[in-house]
Amino acid sequence: MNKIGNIPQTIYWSIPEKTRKSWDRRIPYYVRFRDHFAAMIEAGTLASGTKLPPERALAEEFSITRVTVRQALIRMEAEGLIFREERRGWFVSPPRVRYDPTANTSFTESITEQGRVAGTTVLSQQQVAASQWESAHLGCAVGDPVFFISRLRTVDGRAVMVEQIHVKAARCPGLLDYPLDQSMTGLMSEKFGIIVHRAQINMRPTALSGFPAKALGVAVGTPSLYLSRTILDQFNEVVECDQEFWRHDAIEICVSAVGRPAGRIEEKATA
Amino acid sequence: MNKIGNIPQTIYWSIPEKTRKSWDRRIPYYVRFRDHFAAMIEAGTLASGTKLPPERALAEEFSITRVTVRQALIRMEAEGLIFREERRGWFVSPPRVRYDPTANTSFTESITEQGRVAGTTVLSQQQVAASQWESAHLGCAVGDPVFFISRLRTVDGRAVMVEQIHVKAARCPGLLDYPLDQSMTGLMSEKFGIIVHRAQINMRPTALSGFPAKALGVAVGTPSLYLSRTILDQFNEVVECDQEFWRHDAIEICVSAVGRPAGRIEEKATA
DNA sequence: AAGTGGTCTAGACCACGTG
DNA sequence: ACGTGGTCTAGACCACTTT
Repeated sequence: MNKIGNIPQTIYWSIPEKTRKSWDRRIPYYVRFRDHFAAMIEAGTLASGTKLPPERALAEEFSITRVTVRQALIRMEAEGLIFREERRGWFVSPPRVRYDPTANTSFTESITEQGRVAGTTVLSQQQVAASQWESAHLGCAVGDPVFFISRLRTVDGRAVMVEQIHVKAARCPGLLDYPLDQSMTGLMSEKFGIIVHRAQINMRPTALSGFPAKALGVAVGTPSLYLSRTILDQFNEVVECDQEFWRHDAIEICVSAVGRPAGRIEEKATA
Repeated sequence: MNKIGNIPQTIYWSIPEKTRKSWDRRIPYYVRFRDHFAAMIEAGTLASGTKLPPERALAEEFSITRVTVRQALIRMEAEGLIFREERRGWFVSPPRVRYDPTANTSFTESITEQGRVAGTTVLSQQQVAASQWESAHLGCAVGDPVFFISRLRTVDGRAVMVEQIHVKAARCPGLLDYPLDQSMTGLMSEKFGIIVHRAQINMRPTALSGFPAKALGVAVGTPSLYLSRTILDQFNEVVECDQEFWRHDAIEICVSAVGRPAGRIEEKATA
């Protein structure tokens, strides 16, 4: 046990003081800091979930300033190696969960299959008047009744995603009276006879701010994956629209594509 | 024209000096800096591609230190609002290109359809002995001959992606003698009779380092989207494996899902 | 040669979480 | 109450790009 706690003192590089012009300057401190911990994480020396020592302790241990430590930590966070809980500290990231947004399997089902424990909490549920955004995405008029549901999803107890679900109220009368911590797809099919015919899924890496950051308990500006899903029923009508804000280090998106006739390429080229 | 150049002086908030305990401390400077520029970018006042003033000029203009300016800029980079070219400066990000990794359309084709200009440069092409990674992903023995091709993809002249393509050499004799700046799928189908039967695509947000960062001309640690694609032919054999490193702000992944019989869910649950 | 971004120092105060 | 992370200051030198 050394002065930085649960991290073994296997420092295979040390930083000489004030030799800013020597060889060691070719590799920035924060990169070496990162490499050091990345190696330990890969080797399993630092198990996932392990809390890192306080930033000040790390700074002292490695003879660098706290600013540099934070630069390294934030870079490692961007890589997905570690994550932070707002004002609580830095932790080694658990393995990513695989997630196929095109599959019909539910979140819970998919996580369970991977031997992890899924959890769902309803944050809010209400009927609202369709906003501009909802109008555009649901294909209804501004002001039309819409059910708005917000849920928090966890894996092994860690908050990994918040979602905002927008449903055309007219298609699912009384939806909010059912338990909403289960699969929405299942609910809509069983209670309202709505079959998912097609879904359009868009994803982009971005950063969290405002409500999603608050809900996930992460710092504003934390990298994330934003996923939106538009669901059409058997009549090819939009019935639901989801927005998912994922911790970027929690997820690996896995989709499969099936080959289509080669003719399709020419078809598109001449269109 | 003010002292920070091409940015109109529409500063709707100003930072009082040394009033650290007053109301204004509720919102961090770097967040307000971000909000200020985000508003200008959304409003179109700052056109995409515009170069921001030097960091020092921004710091002086907003009466904050350069460290804080950089914190804001890096956060905006994570969001995808702006991007940087290593040691050249900060620029407003162009709109994302849509990309469907499950479609049979080629990169060039897909970009062109969106009214953008696609470019491809072959960075390297060689025959190598299969590494551990290639062995595992291609399903061949370590040391087997593999064609390794590395390409840089641009949109409107901006480098947005580097890819590394690994192909079983035995399946495509003489592949490297063909021009490699065109669609690999087309080449393999026309010259070697290989039809894409299925592809498995995995994606995860991460950060760039080493070769991909160098190739894209971005700083180490820049957020990115990593995409790997495994392609199986009509005999259900792996013939090719791609790794794509995307600038995270350049892309929006768009896939569509088709509804499957509800029975599939029970089927999986009992598996 | 000058300018700019990349890296880094040595401090500081505040807000929030945990004891 | 204390410790920790979150924010911020006012400088500095270096490496690289641009003039």
